[in-house]
Amino acid sequence: MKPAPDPVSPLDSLAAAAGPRWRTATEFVEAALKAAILEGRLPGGTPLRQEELAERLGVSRMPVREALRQLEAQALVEVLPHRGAVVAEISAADAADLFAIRRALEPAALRLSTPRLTQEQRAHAAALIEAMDTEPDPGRMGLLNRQFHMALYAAAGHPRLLALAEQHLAAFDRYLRFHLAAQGRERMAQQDHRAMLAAAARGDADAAVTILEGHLDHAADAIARFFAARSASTR
Amino acid sequence: MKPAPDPVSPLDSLAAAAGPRWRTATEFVEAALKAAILEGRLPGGTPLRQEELAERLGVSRMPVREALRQLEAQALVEVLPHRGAVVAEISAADAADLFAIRRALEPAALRLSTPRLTQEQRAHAAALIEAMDTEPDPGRMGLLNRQFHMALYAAAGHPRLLALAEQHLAAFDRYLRFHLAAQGRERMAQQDHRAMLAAAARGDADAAVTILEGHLDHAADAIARFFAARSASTR
DNA sequence: TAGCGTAATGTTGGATCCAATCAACGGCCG
DNA sequence: CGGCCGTTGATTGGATCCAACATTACGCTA
Repeated sequence: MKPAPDPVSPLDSLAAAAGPRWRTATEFVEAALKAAILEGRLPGGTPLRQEELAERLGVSRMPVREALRQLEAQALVEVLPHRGAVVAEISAADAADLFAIRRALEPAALRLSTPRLTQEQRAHAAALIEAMDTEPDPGRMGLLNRQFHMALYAAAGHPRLLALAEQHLAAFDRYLRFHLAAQGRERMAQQDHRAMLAAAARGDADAAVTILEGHLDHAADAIARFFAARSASTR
Repeated sequence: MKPAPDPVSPLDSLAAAAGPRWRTATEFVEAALKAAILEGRLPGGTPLRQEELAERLGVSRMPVREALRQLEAQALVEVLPHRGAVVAEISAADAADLFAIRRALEPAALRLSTPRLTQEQRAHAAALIEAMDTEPDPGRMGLLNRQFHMALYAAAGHPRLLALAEQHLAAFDRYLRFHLAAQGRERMAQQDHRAMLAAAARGDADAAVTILEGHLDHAADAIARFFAARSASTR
């Protein structure tokens, strides 16, 4: 009855890249959808039909349903009762919202973490900065940036705070392309990264937090200006 | 085969108190479990068997499964693959974690909200302070406290930030009883509330935030001392 | 008797089936 | 000719059924 699904879909590549061994199908579907959304392969507004997703990912509708519920709780998709799920829209307002959250959480995590950072954690962060210097792919760039920030916060304790910070840091990946497009070169971010690590390494939490706040404010500005320019040009 | 379930359960009262009309069974189950956990009727560590919950709430296992997934994303239950769900434990460390998050989010929300508060919102907050003065029930006290705080933040914009703040403010309800037990009288909190509202009403965001931070630090201290005293006495 | 391996049981995860709801289309009436 | 209402199709929500996994208990063996 129904023809084979369109063989070209943002999800096909994902199904192939099933690196880890997933314990449950729900976890697999959640990870696949989350990655596809964060990396921009599923743009905002894309309707997510359960049956189609199930077919493409090779599972039944049920793990899809449960995964959509979890993604809804993470604000990555919007679920309307009896009407289905759509990928959450991105917008200047949402970017500002996200940055307000990051601006609140991450300085707090950094302040808690700085005095407790171990030598290994500092070395790990330094290695991630180096890796970012030579990473051309924006997708991996987002991953490295996320890992670097989380490495600095890792000693904070407070697992829920860290999980929240990581979740919203990951959500920022959806805006990463705009960020890179807005600031011609991301070297400035790397300067911030190095300065932040240096301050944290010498235990100067105040200085590290100040740099981080400037870093976030700068990124927020860049994205806001990018959105403003885009909306001005497209209408 | 199986006898009727134990007629006395923390969930029975919940099923009866189905005030709003739930659009889906999943929403109903989620709200019922969330309220039962936050109000302490389901203590930490309680195993949540899907079939038993389904029977008690008068639905099948499926909405229970979806609700558990959403509660897992909110850190209210822990789900172990193939082993089931248990109510997340409370602890001094978790309370500190929660307060670190509140301490990060709420001052940010208040700072954004203060200059934009409307007359109605201020009046609403004032009314909630009055209501708290005469509320004897701890459960409703938590609700009023939550509503008051959110009323102050309501003008912040940034819906995701507000949703996060509300979620973690609600999670604090699990520790409310300890809080009330720790500080003999909650009048001091009410003083903070009044001072905060006054500062916000005159547009003094710095003062309001300072009071809020002290308010949260004081509450965190009280709970930490309560846990310390309890662990010292019980072992 | 202690330890290990196996089988039985209960619980969750996944698939399929059915019912309820929403959206769109078409017909009817004003 | 336009707007309202009923009907149809598609999609989700819910229920039931089956399979996989984990735990426990039991029995065998050393």
